[in-house]
Amino acid sequence: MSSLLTSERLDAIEARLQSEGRVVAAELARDFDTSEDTIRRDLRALAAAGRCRRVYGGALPATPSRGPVSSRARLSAPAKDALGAALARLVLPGMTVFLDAGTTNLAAARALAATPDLGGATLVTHAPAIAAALVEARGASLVTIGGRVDPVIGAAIGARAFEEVSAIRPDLLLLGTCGLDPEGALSAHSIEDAVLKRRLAANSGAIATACDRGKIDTAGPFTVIDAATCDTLVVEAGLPPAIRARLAELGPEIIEVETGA
Amino acid sequence: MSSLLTSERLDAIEARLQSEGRVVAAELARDFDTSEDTIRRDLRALAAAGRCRRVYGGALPATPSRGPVSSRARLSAPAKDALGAALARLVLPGMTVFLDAGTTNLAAARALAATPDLGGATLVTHAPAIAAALVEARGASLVTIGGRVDPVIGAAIGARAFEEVSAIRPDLLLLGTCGLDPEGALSAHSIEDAVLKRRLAANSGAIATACDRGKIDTAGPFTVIDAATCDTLVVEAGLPPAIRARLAELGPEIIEVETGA
DNA sequence: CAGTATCAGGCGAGAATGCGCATAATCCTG
DNA sequence: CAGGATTATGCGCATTCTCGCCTGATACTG
Repeated sequence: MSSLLTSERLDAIEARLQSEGRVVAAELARDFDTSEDTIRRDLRALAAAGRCRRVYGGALPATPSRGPVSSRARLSAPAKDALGAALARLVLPGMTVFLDAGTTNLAAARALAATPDLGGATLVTHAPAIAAALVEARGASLVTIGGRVDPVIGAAIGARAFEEVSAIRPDLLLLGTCGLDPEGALSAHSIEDAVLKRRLAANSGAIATACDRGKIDTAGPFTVIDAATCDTLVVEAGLPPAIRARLAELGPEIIEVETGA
Repeated sequence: MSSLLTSERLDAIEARLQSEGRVVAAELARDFDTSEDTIRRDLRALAAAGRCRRVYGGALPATPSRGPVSSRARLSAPAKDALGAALARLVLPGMTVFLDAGTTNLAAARALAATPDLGGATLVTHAPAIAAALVEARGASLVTIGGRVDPVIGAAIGARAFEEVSAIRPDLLLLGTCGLDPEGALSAHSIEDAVLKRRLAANSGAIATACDRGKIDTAGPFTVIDAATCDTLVVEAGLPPAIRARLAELGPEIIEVETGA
């Protein structure tokens, strides 16, 4: 067992936190073959750097956006609902629409489920929570993409899902994203997720994505596509003029939504 | 065996509060395998933080009009929960388990999601609602089966799902059923569903199914398999002796569950 | 109004924690 | 390259936290 450098161990702990949604101090001490004191120091350091949230007995992901989906669901609900409703209005009768994972798209799915008649649209998704919401949708057929489900992303990813996704050519893709950086690139937290999103984007007739305030000028480690590739960008109304102007230059149609904030 | 961290339990209680609209202290104590005192302390803490409203015997959501939770049909919950919990106890570490569609299996999925550690089990399902619940499951990997989702059954059926299901050999199948007729045959409402169930049954190492009172001595139009093929039959305690005796003759192990009815 | 279920607070055991200190490893500088 | 400075680590100890149990008070039920 090769002993890890301290910063390596910190990275490993953070990675584990992301993949499992939680870490327990005692388990880490055992797995890294070190004392619990060292682990506690690590966790304190990570917490001080904002890379995790310290709790008694271990640690949890710092920002809910990196934790398991359940803990994110209740965050900033009004804004998400408004953005989701705007995305749902892009769905026209007869369309085939792919709903990517993410809480904003979950809000879109709820809005779709509340629509009286979707006019024979076909809705496709690889996210169980979104599929569960869309089962209620009226006047639409629902297709799910199977595969190994990543608990952090809350959707099927990996080879199996990639294969299935590759066979679909949606008219519209509602793309989930974890960040829109200043250069206009959309990014994801996981490589598997990014690869899947890229394939989806390549196969789709049109692409729409929604960015709440917190996602603008942030980036995950893996780039998906350039925002210029999108056709529609849904954002909250009342953004700073500088950012608003920069988004306008990217190319997509900008839809501003009043979130009441 | 890792148990839940305190703050995780608080989150889990709150999540359950959101999805089910209420929580009962005694049930939480049972599901989290802790004392009621601890649960009561948790509920007090949540209430103090404004995250729930404390009531005698349990708690209610803090915000009563919490949006689109309409999808949660709170039907004959106690019996379903008890049957579901009994099914969940059949899942042992390392197993590959297929969860068929149905409200009883959804209850089983919730019970599995509340289990602290499933010990590396692999959970497979074609029902979006069940998959959504299982995303929260700890210590297990989740695989979904994709395909066209039938809104009545609430699961992927048809050729695509059949093809995917055919490639899986679960150790245990939690079979959903819509009726157990007097001759001991399990049945389904749809031919597609029945075909899928038969294939699942043929591929599975063991089969378990739960029947509440309302399902005994009823039958759907399509026969799935004979109940004698099952290994475990979970029923409510307190059935009429005649029926109880007839079930005993079918062959499967009978597990009686106290539903408090 | 009696009986039962639930509740809040206190108590104590055990685990987790933070801190100071000693030691070993590593870095850095002359 | 040598020696001091910095850093990482492990250990002991006092403190804090959690949790199950107990007791008396309070809320539901019939």
